[in-house]
Amino acid sequence: MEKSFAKVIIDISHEKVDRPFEYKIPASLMGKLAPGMCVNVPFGNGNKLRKAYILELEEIPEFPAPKLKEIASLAEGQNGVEEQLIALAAWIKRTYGSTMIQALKTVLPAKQKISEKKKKTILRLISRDEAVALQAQYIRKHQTAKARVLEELTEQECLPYELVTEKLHVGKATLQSLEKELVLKVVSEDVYRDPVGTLQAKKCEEKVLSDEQKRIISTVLEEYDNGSPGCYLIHGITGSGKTEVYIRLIEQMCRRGRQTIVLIPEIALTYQTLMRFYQHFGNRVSVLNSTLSAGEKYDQIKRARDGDIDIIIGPRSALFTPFPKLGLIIMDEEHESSYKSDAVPRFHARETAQELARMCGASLVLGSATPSLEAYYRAQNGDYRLFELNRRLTGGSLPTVHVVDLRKELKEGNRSVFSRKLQELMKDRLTRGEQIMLFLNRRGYAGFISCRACGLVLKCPHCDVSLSEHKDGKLRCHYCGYEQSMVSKCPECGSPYIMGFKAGTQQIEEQIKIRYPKARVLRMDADTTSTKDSYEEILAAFSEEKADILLGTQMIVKGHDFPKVTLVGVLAADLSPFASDYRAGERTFQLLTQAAGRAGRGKLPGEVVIQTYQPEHYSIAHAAKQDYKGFYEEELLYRELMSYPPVSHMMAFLLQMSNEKKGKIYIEQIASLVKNRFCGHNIVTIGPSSAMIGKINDVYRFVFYIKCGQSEELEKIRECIEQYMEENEMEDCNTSFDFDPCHIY
DNA sequence: AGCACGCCGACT
DNA sequence: GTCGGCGTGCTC
Repeated sequence: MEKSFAKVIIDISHEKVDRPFEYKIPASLMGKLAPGMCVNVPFGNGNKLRKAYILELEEIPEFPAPKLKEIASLAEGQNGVEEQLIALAAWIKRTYGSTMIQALKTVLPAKQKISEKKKKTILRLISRDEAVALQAQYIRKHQTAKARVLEELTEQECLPYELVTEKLHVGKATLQSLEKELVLKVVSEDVYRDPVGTLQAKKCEEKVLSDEQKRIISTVLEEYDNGSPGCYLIHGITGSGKTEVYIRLIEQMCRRGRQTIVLIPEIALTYQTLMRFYQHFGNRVSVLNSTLSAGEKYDQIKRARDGDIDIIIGPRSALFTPFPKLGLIIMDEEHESSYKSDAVPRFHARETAQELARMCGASLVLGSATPSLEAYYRAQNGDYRLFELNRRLTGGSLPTVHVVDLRKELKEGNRSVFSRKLQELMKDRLTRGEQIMLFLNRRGYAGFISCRACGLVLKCPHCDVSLSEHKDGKLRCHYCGYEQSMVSKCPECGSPYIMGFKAGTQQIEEQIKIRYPKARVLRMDADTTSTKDSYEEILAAFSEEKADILLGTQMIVKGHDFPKVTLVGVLAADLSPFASDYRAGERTFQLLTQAAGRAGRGKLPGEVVIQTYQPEHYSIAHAAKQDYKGFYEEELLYRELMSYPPVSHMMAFLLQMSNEKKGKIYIEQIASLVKNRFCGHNIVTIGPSSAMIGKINDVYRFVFYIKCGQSEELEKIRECIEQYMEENEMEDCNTSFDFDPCHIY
């Protein structure tokens, strides 16, 4: 049967129409339409023609067919920017398995109400006396709404729009008629808030570039000018001058009339980095961040579309800035997990940026001190061109790293959270008035079980993933559902000191206070950073040397430069390598490398103490030696062995349903469908099982993982599952796909 | 967002 | 009666 109906979305601009509508496809457009295309449709009582985006084509409409109108025409010659974004949405839908509407909503900026509220003002056009007279006239005519407005407008010459519409209960129709009578005017101000204030582009001292930096810049530009822009990975240690390379590249792109998107991890936008961009580009640069209101964000996007700015800096959503001539995408700290969207569509900014760059003919530059396995793997394969920057330009030497074996400490009678080496160095720094950062890894704190005597971590016999302790006292693997009861003795060495590792920042803070009563401690974790500014405040206080010790979770290792810090202590490095997902080793390595990089950023040399129960584990050993290559090779071996990405591809299928039994039946049916139909296609399946968080808000969650060498095969599996679910009317549950499951469901 | 419909008070 | 303002609800 032919698909002669189409589901479209009218516009994303208003809540009330922000949902799919169905139309009939006229004979003249048959076969010419596809999801993502832009058409004109008659809409509403007046059949006014409106722009609409096609979400999907269908054989049978949901809406009663006789009521359907026909699509009027194909909307052609769209301004290229939007068309490109819609094409990107279609790619996101294909690649990450979302619906077209979900993809469109992530890509197209919603004109939020707030933008109107903030901008719209009501201005009185007549004199005060005239207003008083007119108000009396309206009261006589019993035009109460108009009188209410006038009453307010006699006092004030202008009023904010939302005050009038909400408090005075006056509709837009009333205001429109008042506008027609030339009593007032609704002004929508086009004033842009500059988030950082107006700064003039300053001529700052031209930094001399190293040969390697020059080589990167000339290669990228040459290939761009030749019409073959590529993808580049800069592997550069902190302080090796990556930002300078970015700035020079952006400068050159500006000269060519091209724009640049600079992606930064969610919280890593430090004031220092931002200032560097502002000093170079002044008001040609704009910043998107989470503190901006929807209206302010929309302003920035409008500025980009209108050509008022050339550079935008922001988190992964900044990728969808509608620049007319995009020439360059920069992705700093490429390995950061915040580049992966945690909501459907679960797109990864790195892959999406690569696709966008391909579509626009732009260059893509990735930068990191500890590249993700994916990026480095692609660099090794020749998909990306690799550049290495391995000298610190600031002159500071790399810190000395001490690895302390906590098993030995225990054996020798030290049961405190601080090893003797760390105690000794902390005392030394405190007497010298230098600063200390203590880092506690709380990831995976959900409780894996380890032996304090021999370091053994209890693992699932099938998945090479640690077991976690549940409230019922059972130990469980959340990949396959394997279960066993809690042990009282270590199965390896018989020691009774086997338990879940539990130590929060509060307890450690108390310990510091007992041990070093005079030290001033700042604690930074989820509890102390509940408000938006507290994060910055704590870091600022530490930077101004109002404290000797900064204690915190992962958030303290990002970004900031503290020249007075000469000691970094990682209290328990191995909380995460065994925290049940395959990327744990990679994360540990990145975290430790970054933490170590915090020491000795100034003139004073730095030292790092890494405390661990597993000093021989490759991610810890290589981090201590600051040896990325060594780590990469070993980690890749593990990924190869276990068919994990980037060597293979992996897809997670998540099913959520309030009916537990039915959900279990569904996931099992789907799992056996995949196992049967794709057996012999070189796939490996894990599960199905209950998700790590088995129930959220009384909705049960089930997962099923599929690993496969070819990503195309996984897409086929996805399509197969979707079709199966439709055929068997399994639509009473919520499902989603994740093609890059870096965390546990 | 835009438009029609229906309610309600005022005026011929 | 009917005219016009004003709130409400729907749009495939």
